[in-house]
Amino acid sequence: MRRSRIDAARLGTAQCRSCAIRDLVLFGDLQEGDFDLIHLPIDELRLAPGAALYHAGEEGSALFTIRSGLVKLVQFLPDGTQRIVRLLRRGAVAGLEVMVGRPYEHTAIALQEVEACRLPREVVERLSRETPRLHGRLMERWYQSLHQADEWLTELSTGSARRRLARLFLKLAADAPDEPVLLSGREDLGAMLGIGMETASRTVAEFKRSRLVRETAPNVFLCDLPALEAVATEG
Amino acid sequence: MRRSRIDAARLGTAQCRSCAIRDLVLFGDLQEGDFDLIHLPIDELRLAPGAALYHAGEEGSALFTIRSGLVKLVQFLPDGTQRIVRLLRRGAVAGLEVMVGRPYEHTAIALQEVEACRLPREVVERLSRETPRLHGRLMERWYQSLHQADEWLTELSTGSARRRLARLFLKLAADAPDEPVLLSGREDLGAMLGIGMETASRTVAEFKRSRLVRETAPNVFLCDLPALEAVATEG
DNA sequence: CGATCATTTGAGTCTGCTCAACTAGCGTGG
DNA sequence: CCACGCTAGTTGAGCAGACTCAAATGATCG
Repeated sequence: MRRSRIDAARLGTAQCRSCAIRDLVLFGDLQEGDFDLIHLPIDELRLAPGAALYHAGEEGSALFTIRSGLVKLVQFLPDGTQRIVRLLRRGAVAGLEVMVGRPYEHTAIALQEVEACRLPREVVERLSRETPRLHGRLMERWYQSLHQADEWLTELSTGSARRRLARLFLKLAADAPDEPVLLSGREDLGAMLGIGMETASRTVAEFKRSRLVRETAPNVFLCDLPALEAVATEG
Repeated sequence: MRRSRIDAARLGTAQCRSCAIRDLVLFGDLQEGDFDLIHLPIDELRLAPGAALYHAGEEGSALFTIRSGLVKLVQFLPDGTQRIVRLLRRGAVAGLEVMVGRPYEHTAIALQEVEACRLPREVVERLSRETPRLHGRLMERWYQSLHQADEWLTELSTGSARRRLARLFLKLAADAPDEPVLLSGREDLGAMLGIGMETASRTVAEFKRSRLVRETAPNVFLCDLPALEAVATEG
């Protein structure tokens, strides 16, 4: 409970037809005629770090496609602590649960500068009814979420803090091995790995001493991937 | 790796129209005409405890609806240990990933006597294309799996062993508060809660001493739900 | 420059892990 | 029928990793 809600700036109606990352997103393989079925505006949003896309428990009326940046899905436990259950990156979809009439399950918070598209539920429903292509893509997104959830449990919530942290770095570095990994503070780090934030801090410090990572600026890490791989599997 | 595969007995082709638990299952709200679209046999299976519905990595050609009993979804970690990522009960669907062309993610093993229906992927695909009702039901199942995955992480993989165990009992007792809870051994218990089997054993023993549960027969437990509730939240 | 927040570091405690021994139940084969 | 071996579970002892509480340091922003 450390940050107040910062409302997203609404940028304007997105041009899906000419979307730059069209092959990644939910509407990726719509065809010309399909776009005519979009009868409500699809807004493009930009969120500052710390801003929320939506909050747990809200009756949702839209899904979101992440265009760039990183979003955390947070679940608040009865005792007040919080746990990060998933991270969403470019191409991922947030809020699928509104498609089955449920309120949002988590609170979705930007960890970095985030660009996202807001897809009104009705638009997705209609398209999903009319075109089997979108229907398939939707299931694909459900699958990805579920797959990530299972991975999160087995890789980031199992084993020693060292192992978990190594696996997190590997996961974040995976699709851009040469880019530095951007994190958002030791508190979040702990909430992702299911460890205390002091332990997170100590473990990161130890990784820096062992030259497994190098923190070039606060929360910006250069990783020695092979070495991390070794830590993730053995010790 | 402690049990060899025991093949399920194939009982025969199911009669979906007259299914006893039709309101629970995937095909719950099909209508008369829809059944004509089923062009491949739907078999009904019965599995003994320890038998596998399918194995991780297999190219799947079918989904399964659980009619009765309890099934564990197991993920094997690189280091050989295993983790149970979900439990499936009456009405749940296993193997949704085949709907997006993926091999099975987990190994599905019966913990008790299990009855299940085998739904060929092609049948579900065809129905899902043709009837929006099934399409909705299918998304409902994805949602349930994802929801359970998130719960599993936040409730059964967070906090002390005492808390986790209490929450597991509560979860298993939830939909039949007066029935005893059936488990399948301390090893599995540990694999569900992400703790060692010795710790599982000790914690169960301690619950018995504190009269939180009573083990009327091996792996059959009567639970004091309010008391467990207290343990789950506070201590 | 002071206030606030994030991070680091320290010390002590406790939970859970590991290794190991021991018990109980059960089926098999002598 | 009993001895044996196998498996599952229990229990103990010692150790180590992670938690908690607390204090110190560092960074940022009015």
